[in-house]
Amino acid sequence: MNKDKVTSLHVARHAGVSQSAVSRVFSGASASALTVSKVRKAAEHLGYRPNPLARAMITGKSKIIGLVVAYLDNQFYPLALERLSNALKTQGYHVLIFMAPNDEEAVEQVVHDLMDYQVAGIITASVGMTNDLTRRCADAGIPIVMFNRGQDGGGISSITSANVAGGAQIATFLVAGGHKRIAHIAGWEGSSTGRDRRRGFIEGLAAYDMSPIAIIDGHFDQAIAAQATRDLMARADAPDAIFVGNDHMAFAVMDTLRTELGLSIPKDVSVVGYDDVPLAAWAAYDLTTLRQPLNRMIEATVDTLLGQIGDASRPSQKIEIEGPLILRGSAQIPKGWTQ
Amino acid sequence: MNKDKVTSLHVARHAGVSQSAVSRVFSGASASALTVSKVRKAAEHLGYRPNPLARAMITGKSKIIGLVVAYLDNQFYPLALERLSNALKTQGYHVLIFMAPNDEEAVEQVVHDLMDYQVAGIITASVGMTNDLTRRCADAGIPIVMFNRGQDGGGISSITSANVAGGAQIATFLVAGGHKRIAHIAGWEGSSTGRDRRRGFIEGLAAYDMSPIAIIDGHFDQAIAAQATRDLMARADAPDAIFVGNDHMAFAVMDTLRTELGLSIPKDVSVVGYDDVPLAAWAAYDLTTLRQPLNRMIEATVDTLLGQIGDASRPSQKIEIEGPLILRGSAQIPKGWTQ
DNA sequence: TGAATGAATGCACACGTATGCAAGGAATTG
DNA sequence: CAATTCCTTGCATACGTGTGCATTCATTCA
Repeated sequence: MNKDKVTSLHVARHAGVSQSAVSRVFSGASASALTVSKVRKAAEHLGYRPNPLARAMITGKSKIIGLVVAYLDNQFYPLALERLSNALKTQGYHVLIFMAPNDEEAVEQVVHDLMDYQVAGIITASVGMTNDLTRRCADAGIPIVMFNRGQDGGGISSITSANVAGGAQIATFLVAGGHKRIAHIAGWEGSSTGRDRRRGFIEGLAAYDMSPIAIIDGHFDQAIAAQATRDLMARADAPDAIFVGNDHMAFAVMDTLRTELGLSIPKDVSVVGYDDVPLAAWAAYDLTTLRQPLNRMIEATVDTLLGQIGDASRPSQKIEIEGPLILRGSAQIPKGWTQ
Repeated sequence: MNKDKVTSLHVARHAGVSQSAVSRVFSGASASALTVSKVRKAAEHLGYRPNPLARAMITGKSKIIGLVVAYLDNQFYPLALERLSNALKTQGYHVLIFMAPNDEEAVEQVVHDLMDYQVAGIITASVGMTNDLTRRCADAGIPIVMFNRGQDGGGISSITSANVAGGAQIATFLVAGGHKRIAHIAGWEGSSTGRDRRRGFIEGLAAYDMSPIAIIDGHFDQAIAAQATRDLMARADAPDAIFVGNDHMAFAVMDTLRTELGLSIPKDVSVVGYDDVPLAAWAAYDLTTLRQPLNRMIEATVDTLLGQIGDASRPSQKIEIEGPLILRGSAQIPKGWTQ
């Protein structure tokens, strides 16, 4: 316990320079080659490591990125977290993680906590922000990037996949597959992703003079999606295809169809999901789904955030990244379908 | 941007007291009722929030817990992370998360980063620690708790399930199920959990004068487990039961058996996993598995860590929590089997 | 060669809080 | 009533770093 903190002052004495010199060497400011080498040598010898807390206290910005995430049972998010953490680590940032239910008050509480830590930036994953909260972060000079969730009001950056186009793409695919009674178990109505996919899907069907026989809000929840499946299949005009708002719900839909209702996929019903999480490729599900290009989304998120951290005047941007439809075995593949 | 930081000094002036008085009110030290009320009122009015960085700088301990985790694709860990985060939040702690591959150098790097942040404690999830590193954290007064991983050397706390007993329990179950050729795709040999489950399993079989026809190290990796499955089933004496070292690998094993090899579970082969992640209960897998009681493990982890943070002299403890075998459809259930 | 320029460096202070110390006042005790 | 104890409170300082300012010194240019 006696081998206590070694500070920049210790290094300075050992190297025969001033404390400011040490500071300059480690914060990248200019210093003569001689000073740099003396300081580095002394630091190495003493095992000195700069104190990030003291540094944050002075500069007002820590090398911490706050990550607010709502769901962790949906495989998409742990994966995103892992990639984000790794990408940020290469830039010298660390991740302070907060779980937040999707209600205003909780999010506000969380963001306040983050501001207390003087985080350099905030990433929200599938979490809504109030405009009031957004403004306060801007006032505090803390950039925010919304991951996988858009926001109508301007002034806040967001990275999503091209959800409207994706929904339309799936509609085209299902129509081409010869399906006549198409239903949609949608993502949460309160989220932009859920709304956009739904809208794109409806528009896509409309291009063929069709419309969904039913749309049920699945709230991104497996139990609700399972019940929606039962309700749908109990109808006289039971659907021959279901587009489910994300993979996570789609798995529950497939389980319900096969095990509980004894139906065959895709012979009786085609199922299409959204996300392409790794589990979708596992043989047990083999789910046809629209891929959200996670790597590129992460890359764009990190680029956008670090850009705004480096240059506070940079305008916010809304980036949409297109993803391909991944053909697997859970939906009829139209004859001659290419792409 | 002008509505800048409001500090304890501002509050002090507004309340007509000294800065130390404000500090005492917010750090729980003694103060008169009158002072407390004046300070709280002024703080409320100004929107004051104590700066945790400055506080950490003074006290040498931040309200941050470092979490080091190796895998996030295995559903067990996101879940653990979520529960940990929530449990710690109720105690005023936050989680700084680090991904670390399971090699010594990377872990050492990560722990150094954590020490720089003066974290109050460290939780490692399925990550090994060298004894040297453990000692250095102890020197720095940072308690560590290993979650789901044990360590031979003394002096470090660990929370695991009763892996030896669990392995034995599964052995008994499979023998009672009438299986004659039992194989084991084990967890990583380099981890205590992998080794303990394997040892318990071997001992459990030995009690019936049996032994596994094969043991293959699956390294907690799905691709390796899938290949192990192919190798096992290609043998002349192909197994009629496989105990897989965790659920994550078991899913890959089941997919390989059913889809690739066209076998029926449990008719042709029984499969038993370990963990009982939510996915194990999904109809597509319906996996018989030994449950690791996550909630109790989390609770014990938090209790142990906070205990050591509060009282540095508290001795380290190794806690093992027993879990039940969860009977589902992936393995033959012995006639009359109760429990 | 003398003046001007630029880089390098040390000094001092600031960031926002916790805490030891001394002083004051209230409460208790004989 | 005097002495003692205890609780409050303000003052001053410390935590470890970044940075504006002034100074020094080497370098360049006319």
